[in-house]
Amino acid sequence: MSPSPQTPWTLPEPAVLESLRAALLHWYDDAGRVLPWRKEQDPYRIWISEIMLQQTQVKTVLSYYDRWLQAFPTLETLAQADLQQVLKLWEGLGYYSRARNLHRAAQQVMAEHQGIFPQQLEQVLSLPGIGRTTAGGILSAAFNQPISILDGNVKRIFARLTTLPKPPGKAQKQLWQLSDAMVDRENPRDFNQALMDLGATICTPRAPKCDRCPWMSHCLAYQTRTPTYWPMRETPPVRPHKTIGVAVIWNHQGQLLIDRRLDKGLLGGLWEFPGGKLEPGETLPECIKREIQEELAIDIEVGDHLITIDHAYTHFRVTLNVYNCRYCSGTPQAIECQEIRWVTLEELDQFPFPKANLKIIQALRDRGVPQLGG
DNA sequence: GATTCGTGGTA
DNA sequence: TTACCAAGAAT
Repeated sequence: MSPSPQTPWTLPEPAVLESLRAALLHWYDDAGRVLPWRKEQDPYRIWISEIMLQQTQVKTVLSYYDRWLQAFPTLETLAQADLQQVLKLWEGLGYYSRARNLHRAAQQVMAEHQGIFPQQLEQVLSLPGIGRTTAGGILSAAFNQPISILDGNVKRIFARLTTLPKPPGKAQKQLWQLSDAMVDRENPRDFNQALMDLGATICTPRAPKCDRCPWMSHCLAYQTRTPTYWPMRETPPVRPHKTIGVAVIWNHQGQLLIDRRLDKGLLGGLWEFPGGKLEPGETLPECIKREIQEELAIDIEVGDHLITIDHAYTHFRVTLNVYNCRYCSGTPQAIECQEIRWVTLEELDQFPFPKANLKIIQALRDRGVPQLGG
């Protein structure tokens, strides 16, 4: 059960803070990770890494980071790039607003700062996609400025260190206060990086390696033998499930129809196969025929089932029921999307698709062009 | 201040 | 299979 704190939550004493700083920096010299962006001094490259690393593990980011810098080696090349090319490079990484914001922010830096990445906190925070943690990460890593951070790693470390008596989401003020008090004024660059390494390699969510932790002797969670109890969890919201009918619509030239989603919201700016939510009392073919009429204003004949895909997003789940369909009549209208195109199977990989749709494309490649009756 | 944003790994 | 969570920000 819940180990309740024996005393009210307080900041560690200054002498303790200094001891913690020294121990962490010493540990980092010996055990810090070697990462490609750590040898960079170009703020643009550090910025790219910080955005990619939002809610995303280092292992996932590495290959994306390399490919991105090949395509957009400088801030100016990014600013001048086509958004579709930007999204294509981001394909599969998730949270696509990050890519759209990077593109917009690069253009903002060109317009407002003559292409020079700003060094003032206020100016950095005014760029889209950069909040307090990312700003601190960039300014400490690129310019060695003593600005604190508070990412998932740091929250977990601090929650254990102090046995924080409430979930991090409800203790933002204390956690920032602690991070501010903690950051090393002499070497904020290494200190912030060390903090994240400690969380990623020692103070891990499951099975933390307390016996190798430089903060063991000051950690209240360790002393009470409750490291994995912390941080306290919020009660997770229930995630609804949606059943979706999806159409792969073929025309008489052997092309298929794809649409580009609106720039705002889920999967914004990405391409997809059209479809929509199954209504009560409706069959999947009925759903698909209706949705295509409503969204694209064309008449189709729903054919055979192609594939069923279960996919979990952060706050809901979907089952995509995909059917091959035959175009019948009407001119496609972009009613609930921003663009529509007829493309061949070979052309599909030029367009950025969400992960679940890539599985549809793979199924199409495996199976080839269907023989649709009619 | 609570929701809305992806995807992959792991137990 | 399900649940949790990872270098968070915007609305």
